[in-house]
Amino acid sequence: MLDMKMLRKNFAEVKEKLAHRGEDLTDLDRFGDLDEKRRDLIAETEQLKAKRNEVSKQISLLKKEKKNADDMITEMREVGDRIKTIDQELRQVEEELELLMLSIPNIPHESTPIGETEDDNVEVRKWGEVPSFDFEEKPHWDLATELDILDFERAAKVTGSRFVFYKGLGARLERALINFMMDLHADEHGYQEILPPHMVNRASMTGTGQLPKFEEDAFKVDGWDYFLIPTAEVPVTNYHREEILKAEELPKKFTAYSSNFRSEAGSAGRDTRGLIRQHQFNKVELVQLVKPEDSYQVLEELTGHAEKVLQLLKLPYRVMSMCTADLGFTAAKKYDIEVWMPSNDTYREISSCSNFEDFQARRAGIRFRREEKGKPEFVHTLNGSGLAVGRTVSAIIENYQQEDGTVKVPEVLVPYMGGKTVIQ
RNA sequence: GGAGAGCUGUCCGAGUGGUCGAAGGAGCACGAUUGGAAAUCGUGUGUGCGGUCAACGCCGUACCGAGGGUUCGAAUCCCUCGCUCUCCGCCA
Repeated sequence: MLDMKMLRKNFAEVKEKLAHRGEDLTDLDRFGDLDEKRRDLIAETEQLKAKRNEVSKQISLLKKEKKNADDMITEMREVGDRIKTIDQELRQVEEELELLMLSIPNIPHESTPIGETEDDNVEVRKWGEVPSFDFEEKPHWDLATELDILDFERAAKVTGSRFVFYKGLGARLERALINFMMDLHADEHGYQEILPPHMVNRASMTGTGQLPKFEEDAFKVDGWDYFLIPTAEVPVTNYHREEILKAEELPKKFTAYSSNFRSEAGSAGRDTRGLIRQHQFNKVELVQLVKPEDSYQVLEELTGHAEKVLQLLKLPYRVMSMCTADLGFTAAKKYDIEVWMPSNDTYREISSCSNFEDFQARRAGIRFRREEKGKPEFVHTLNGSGLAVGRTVSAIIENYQQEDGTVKVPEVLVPYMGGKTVIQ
């Protein structure tokens, strides 16, 4: 959510910056009227309340002296009715205004490239060498099915499409990766390990920005106002919701493994084969709450922590700076890390690292105090995948495949695989 | 699932219709005292919103789990919901 005072002051400038996102901004123009109406109503009702408080005191005094206060009471009854009417109107206006504010995306940072489509994303750096095979390489879904380590068909029977069973060394590989990533971030990168709830309430989904705009993307629990988490970002960022932290506590660095549930509404027909786009997938997430002045440096560090995973796995990747059109609703700046996928003959997103500045913190009420008596300020929140585990498995299978249809185990994972060096 | 108890400021805790943002205590900050410290004493100590100000601030309003209601007036009465705890049932 944007700061209303800031928006009031710099409306034209903000609108121009938001326009770069390429979204429809007609709603935005309602802000001025709603905001003004709201403040008028507040002034009116508070004036009446001040009067009511004043006269009520007098009534109280009169009653103590056993004097008659009927006239005042009659008058205040009318004032009370008037207040009730105004407050109802005010509530409506505030609801409308809040919905509007919650539906305005974040302002892109000045370093975010301006663009109109994903083609305008900018490559920041590239790492590793793209493998060249002297045999015909196979996509991971074929290799994995032949190796009997993934079973898409039976998952479709047991649940439905876009679900999968991991089996044998496939299941082991997934678990090895989770442990490897968590150990790296907890032991080497200084994050505190968290295992969060996999369902959250509406306030949490609103806090991180999934709601109110994207409810159709989430799985809702029937009979409860709970949602299956689309990412550990939601429970972990909301961990400190509506709290005021001390400056010394910052930065807060959390790493969390969780399953993620996404309906992938609107992506029918895309990536229908393999592990790339599932309704349920595992991810190791990095989340940081930091002081505002640190957040852009931290974004670089956090992105580096995610890249480190790929470097240790020796998987070639590139880092893309997302342009204004491809930024997502909540981010001010976002890097996507894309891993080389031989079956696509291109790089595919495996991590997304974002700085939300105070956008989520304002929604979620996450603040800190610089000094004992200081004014609370909003923290900046960041997160990044470190990494999406299913996509890592598919990248390993494809990049480490051998002519005989077996898959080599990346060196760093061998201890996590019980010493196995090949999946066969 | 059933029965009961509770939810008040950073914390403990009083308050069952009227100068209650809220007694008292602890903590914390500042000051006094001291050679220094402890003890003691004094002062201060929340947040949101609106207005005003160059700014410190000031004024108003709201907040005693959340949301409604009754009333001239609600922390206090009523309703709904959430959470915590205890007992029973069930259960990995």
